[in-house]
Amino acid sequence: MAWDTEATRRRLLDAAVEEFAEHGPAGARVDRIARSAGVNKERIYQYFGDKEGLFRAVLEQELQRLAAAVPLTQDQATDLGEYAGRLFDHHTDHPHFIRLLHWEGLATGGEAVAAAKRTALQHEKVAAIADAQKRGLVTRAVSAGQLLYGVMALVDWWFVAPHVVRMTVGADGVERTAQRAAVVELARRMTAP
Amino acid sequence: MAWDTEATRRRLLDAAVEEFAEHGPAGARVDRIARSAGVNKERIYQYFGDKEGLFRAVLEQELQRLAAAVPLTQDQATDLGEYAGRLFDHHTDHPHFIRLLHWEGLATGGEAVAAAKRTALQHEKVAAIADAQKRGLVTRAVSAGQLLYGVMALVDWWFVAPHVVRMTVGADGVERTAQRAAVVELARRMTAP
DNA sequence: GCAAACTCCAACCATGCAGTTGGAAACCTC
DNA sequence: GAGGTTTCCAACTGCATGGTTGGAGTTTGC
Repeated sequence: MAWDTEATRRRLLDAAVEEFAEHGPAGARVDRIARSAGVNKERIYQYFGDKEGLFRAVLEQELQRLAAAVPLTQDQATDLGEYAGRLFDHHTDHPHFIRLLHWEGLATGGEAVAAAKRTALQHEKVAAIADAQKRGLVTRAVSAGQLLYGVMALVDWWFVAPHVVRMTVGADGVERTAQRAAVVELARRMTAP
Repeated sequence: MAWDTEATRRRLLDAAVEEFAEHGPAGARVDRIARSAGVNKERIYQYFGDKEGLFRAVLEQELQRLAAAVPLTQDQATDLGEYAGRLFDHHTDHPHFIRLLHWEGLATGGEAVAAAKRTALQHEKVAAIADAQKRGLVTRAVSAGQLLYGVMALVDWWFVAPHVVRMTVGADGVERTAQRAAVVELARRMTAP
């Protein structure tokens, strides 16, 4: 049979995204990833070094996808409610990412994956918000960084603590569109000038 | 030597709180808990059934502590910024709880620990906020449940995604008092009538 | 003061798991 | 098309880990 190294690599990565998002770095099983990818697990070690290397590769890929899909330009920074909505939609459509992000936050004490790049990206967003503040379109009651924090917290927590959401808002309030509207509204109230 | 079964039980529980908060249900090691407690690990299985049972016991204890330490009465529900501050302070002083809570959220797909009791407790808080809404002291732009969600998200995320905070707000913005003030302010803006 | 019941431990057990190895099949080069 | 290189796999290794066992010390009930 012909070979397609890029395909096997991608199949491993796809399976790993699923597995790590579901079980986290500690709970994930290398055998399960290989089996679900239909590839021998030895390949993982050739391509990614070890389990942790695979996790890093997975996270890096998903970070890149998010950055591409949900930008925050200077213009967009004037309506952070809308940004919250876009973020919410992306997480709804690609539910793996925030879970991976929070596994990373809880599990790893050390350096974050691709820390420098991510920091730069965040700083760009903060700068965009700061500009909107300067233009008087966003509140100056708290710093731009804190505002970005607030929006992310509001959106992300929904996906990270679904059990608390269920117990607080109730099973019916769990409806996506209602929660999306609430998150957007809260973000707007938080950031209005 | 004399026996003190309650003490050994508590020592196990204390060690388990530490271990589970740090490593999560999957990453925690039973041997490590026993060793750190200075107790034979067989005791764990007598007292708590298995690893998962121990995790549930740990979480239940910490939930109870939080509920006792940070209540939300009808009077207190009129100033949700102040509630956010108290919550923040408790998490700062007892950093295990939110980590445990989020390990639970990420790891377990099934039923939450002590779900009925927790649901009832949350509903009480929601009712208190709804009352404050009725009195016109808190916004009615979103439901009481969503408001409580918003406050919790704002406070908790700080502890759950510290790496994102670092990359967003910067190492200096990470200072506790500054972040506390920002969280309180954001909660107030979010919930003001 | 003795027998039954309980607490505790050291050592053990079985299995699950990350990571390796040896070699077979496909590909590349000349 | 031979020789070397690369991709891939089945089978293996060794250790870490959750859970168990047999028995020794301690308490309780009578």
